[in-house]
Amino acid sequence: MSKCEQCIVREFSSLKALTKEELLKLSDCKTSHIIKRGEVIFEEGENVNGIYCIKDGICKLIKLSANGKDHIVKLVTKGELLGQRSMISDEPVNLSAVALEDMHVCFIPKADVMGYFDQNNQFSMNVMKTICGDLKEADDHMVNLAQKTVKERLAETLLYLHDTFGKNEDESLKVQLSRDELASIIGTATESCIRLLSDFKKSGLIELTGKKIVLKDINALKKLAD
Amino acid sequence: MSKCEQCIVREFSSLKALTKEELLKLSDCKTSHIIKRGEVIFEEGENVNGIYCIKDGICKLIKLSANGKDHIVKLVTKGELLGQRSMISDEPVNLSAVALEDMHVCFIPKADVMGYFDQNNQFSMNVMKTICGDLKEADDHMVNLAQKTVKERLAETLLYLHDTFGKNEDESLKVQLSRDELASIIGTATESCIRLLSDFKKSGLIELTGKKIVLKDINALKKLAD
DNA sequence: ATTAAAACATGACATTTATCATATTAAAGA
DNA sequence: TCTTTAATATGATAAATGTCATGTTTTAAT
Repeated sequence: MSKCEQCIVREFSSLKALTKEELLKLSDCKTSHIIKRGEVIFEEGENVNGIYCIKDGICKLIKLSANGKDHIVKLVTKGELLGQRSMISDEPVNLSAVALEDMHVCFIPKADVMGYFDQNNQFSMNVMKTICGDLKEADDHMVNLAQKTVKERLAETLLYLHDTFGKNEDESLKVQLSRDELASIIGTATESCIRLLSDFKKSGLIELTGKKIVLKDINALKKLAD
Repeated sequence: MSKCEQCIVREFSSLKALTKEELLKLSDCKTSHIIKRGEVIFEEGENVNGIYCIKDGICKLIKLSANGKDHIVKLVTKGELLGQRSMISDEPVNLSAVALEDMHVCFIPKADVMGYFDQNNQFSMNVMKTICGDLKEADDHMVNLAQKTVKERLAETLLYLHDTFGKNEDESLKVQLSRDELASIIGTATESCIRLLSDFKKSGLIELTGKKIVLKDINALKKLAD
């Protein structure tokens, strides 16, 4: 089993506040998992009883709505933790996590993490700040959904994917989402999303090659997104 | 100056975890404020440097969107705290708070609260749980905005106001919002909101008398809201 | 390699929602 | 009290978005 103290990923998460001794202990309780593209890490309503630390890969956090469609609430990637809110609230998770590409994650049981919560103030502060950041993001997202048009939201989402997850050597967005998934981030029908992507392509804002999307005119997209 | 330890309100907030001694100290640093309907408690971008404890009244937390309209992100009332996220993140507030009715609030400087954060684990845990609750709510709200129709959202919002803030002796909703404010909760144009209220009235779901709204058929509203 | 299934794309159309115009009513200030 | 302004209401219309149908392309499975 790999050692947490040698794991580069932890440097990016709240876990960076843990001491060498704490990390050593952590190595003993964690379990390592390989998750294939499309597989579910946990499901809405489940009792996860711990947190996942993402060592590699990206996943989507989705929530099923009353009408049966699901909405992508957030994308989470390497270096971030999953299930923190649920652990602190002591409630089942309110979102499902599904891998968008092959992932490597480590699971740390609740009992083991919670100990550090009381002992290590910097650690609990880090977790709290992350959750506060999520809340702020959620507020922003909410206002966008309420007040922006689908076109504006699409432009904004493309820029977000670009800025947050970067691009491949061929300039295409690193996160590859299906049209359906993209639609479920911006909150629209799949067909509307496809149609607008075509429009963007015709206007020279983006380039489409299969699932690959290349942002050609970032400034114009920024103007569109407001 | 009134004493925090005698304040009934604190029983409902995260502050309930504080000891008698801590509350006594708190009484000395807090400042008490009367805020009139329509007045601003703090504004988006401001450095608040502390938290507000709401002793009486209701306020709206709003966020200005790019198009100039503002969106009501949350209603906060008696017994709840304001500015927790900002304090923990050590950032300016991301929302403005405006009184919906005359309010009585107490301001506690950051320096004084943060001390209890380290000392009193139960207190920091309470604050964290509140923020986690807000995040969960925000996720739900997001999905609703993304996937429900305006009609469904209006029905849901009316039920929310009813269940959360209760009603007056004449059965009307206790929180009195303008059509404009209601529209800015559900994320629609004021006219659309007014029109749908009229429809609801015609269908016998609600009763309208000026600003007063009485829910006549809660079950039907629930069906509408999904 | 072949076939079946899923994802993508686009047209036609229906529905929802926003916008503009214009009354009417209620509230607030002089 | 009067007058001015803001809030509410409703119609007419435009614009945005969703839905259904259908064809094409891509992907996955046999």
